[in-house]
Amino acid sequence: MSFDPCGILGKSPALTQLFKILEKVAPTDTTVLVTGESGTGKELLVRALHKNSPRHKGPFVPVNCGAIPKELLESELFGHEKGAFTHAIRSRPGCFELANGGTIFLDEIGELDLSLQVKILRVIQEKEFERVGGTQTKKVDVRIVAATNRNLEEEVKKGNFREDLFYRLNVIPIELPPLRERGEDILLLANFFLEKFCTLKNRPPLSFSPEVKELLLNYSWPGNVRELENFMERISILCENERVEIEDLPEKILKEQGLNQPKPQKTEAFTFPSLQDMLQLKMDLKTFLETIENKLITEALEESKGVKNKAANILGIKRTTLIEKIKKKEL
Amino acid sequence: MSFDPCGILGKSPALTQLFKILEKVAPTDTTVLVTGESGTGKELLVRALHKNSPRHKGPFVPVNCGAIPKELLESELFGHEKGAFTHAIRSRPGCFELANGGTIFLDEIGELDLSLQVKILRVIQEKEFERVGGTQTKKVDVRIVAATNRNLEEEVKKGNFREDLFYRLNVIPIELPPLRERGEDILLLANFFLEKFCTLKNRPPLSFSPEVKELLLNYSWPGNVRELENFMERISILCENERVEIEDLPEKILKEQGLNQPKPQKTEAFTFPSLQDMLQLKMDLKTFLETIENKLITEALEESKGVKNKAANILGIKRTTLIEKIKKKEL
DNA sequence: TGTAAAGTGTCAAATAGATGACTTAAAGTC
DNA sequence: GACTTTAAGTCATCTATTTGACACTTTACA
Repeated sequence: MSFDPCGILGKSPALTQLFKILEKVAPTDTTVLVTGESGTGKELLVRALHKNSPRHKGPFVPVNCGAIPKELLESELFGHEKGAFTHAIRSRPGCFELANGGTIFLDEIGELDLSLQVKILRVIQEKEFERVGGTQTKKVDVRIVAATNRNLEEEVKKGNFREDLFYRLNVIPIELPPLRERGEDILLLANFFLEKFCTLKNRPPLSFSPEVKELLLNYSWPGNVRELENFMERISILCENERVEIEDLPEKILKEQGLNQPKPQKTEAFTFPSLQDMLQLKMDLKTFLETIENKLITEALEESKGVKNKAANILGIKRTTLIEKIKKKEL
Repeated sequence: MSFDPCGILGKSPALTQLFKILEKVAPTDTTVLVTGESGTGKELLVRALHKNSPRHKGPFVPVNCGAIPKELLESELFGHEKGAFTHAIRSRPGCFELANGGTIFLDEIGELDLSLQVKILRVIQEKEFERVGGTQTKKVDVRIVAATNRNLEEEVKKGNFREDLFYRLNVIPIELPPLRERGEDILLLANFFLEKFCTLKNRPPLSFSPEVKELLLNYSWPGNVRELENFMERISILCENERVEIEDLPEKILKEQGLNQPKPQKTEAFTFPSLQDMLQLKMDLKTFLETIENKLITEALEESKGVKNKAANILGIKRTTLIEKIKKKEL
């Protein structure tokens, strides 16, 4: 009936809007150009497009044009015949052949150099190409979806990208907005990933404290969904409690908010007590350390308004241990 | 129960902090990215991580990606089939295959070129790869730990490092601080290495004069632990007496000492450390008290010129107790 | 150089401390 | 009101720490 996002992408208005377009585009064979910052999940989106298309039973072949050295890219895309170049000891089909009957996803298409752009253009227009070092013209039935995080229009102006190819690709432009513009999705995805990692690691699910939610929403997510996923995995390993608190967040998030340390009351640098201090007070080691411990416990209890559970957490000791200590010290 | 550093890494607060993270990370299969100046002992740290993981019985395979010529690296990592290239007279498994069931350590991962980055990414995501010149897809069960002394985030910005790979690797970032920021470790390691070399060379153990200790602490250690180890080896050969004096030190250390900072004389009244201080240092109660105890014991030993009997008196504890403490803390 | 005094290291028994399992009580939630 | 969540208290068990007793070495000095 409607478009199935195939795994979670988001529910923000921005995305629901997109899904409506995709729903209409999926059944066709039109080329689609997806733009969006890296990490926004362009590939996920395109996979969903493929799955919702009549070609869903055919192959889905992603090619990251930016990640493959230029010398190899042509052979990667179109394949090569034995002996076409030094290391070509045997013939090999390229991605276009592999994608026959399905969808090919040309990621980072802005990185293609001009000579390859012509060849792609030909595939789009004529559905045909030759392998590197080959003479036989091959025909394929492939849907082409491209993506880039560059501004292709500007590249066209600069002469780095063929105008005709741009227009061929850009039949349906889809702009995947960055995560920071999809407020509602941030918490949705955060919960989704966190739950995923917790299940994966066999630990009970975690929840976010209100302050943490606030911080997550305010962060700019330069790495978008990928960065979010990453942070959640980290938290699933490092967070010790059931609830994620501010201190469990990566520094990067805190730094951006300008809240490095919550309470910067004290201006002077802290120095550990010295032997002189101890002797001045005429205490022995045990008494001295106990006094310090008492003070810290008392402060922690104040901080937690008497809730021993929390106080124990602050101090990084077990609740029962704290209770024993209080009992012994008669605090 | 806790993380075993497997050989000496250090005891400074900075490191104890790290060990806590490692303790949580070791049991998992998450990828870890270690950053730190060269010579800080990244490999040692990763070995310890491996030893403390459930994979400790499996192989540990370190690969220095920066030290292997680019042409050979792919074959080194993934192996090759007979005839894959000129000198491939026989098939050979790569490091990933060798590391199956264990941990692979990709040192200097920042040096990888983009085409290999894709392949590593695939191993991380899909746990599979092909040998060079091979068609068969191989599956491996490997934990991946990477290290670099470059700033990968910057390399990503510059386009030299794939963003997606960065996020995959950087799930748990571990920053190994340079030696100069780990004051307490300097003497600990110096003693450790010196003793090692003396034993190796069958000579009685050496000790440091107080002035030498001072100099060692003030030196900036640009070559970190590796440099320290070198110096100690040199001393173990060149020093003629039982005690290392200033003249036995390499000139390099002496020359640098123009930048001595005078010891800040403490004039203020003593106040007990507060909970804030503790939290600022991200320590738990136990660690915090232990750190203070360490400091006091060290100072008492200085005060008594190393005579444990007296030091115990100063501290108001039994001599035997002091000895046990020293043993446990390896002070 | 012989001897008392001071210092060291080890070990096993005694003591203290930490923690998980279990129970109960109170506070929210639907 | 039934159910869930959160906190608190107790206790048996396990671990860590302390310490006295013993044996040995070094130092001081008569």
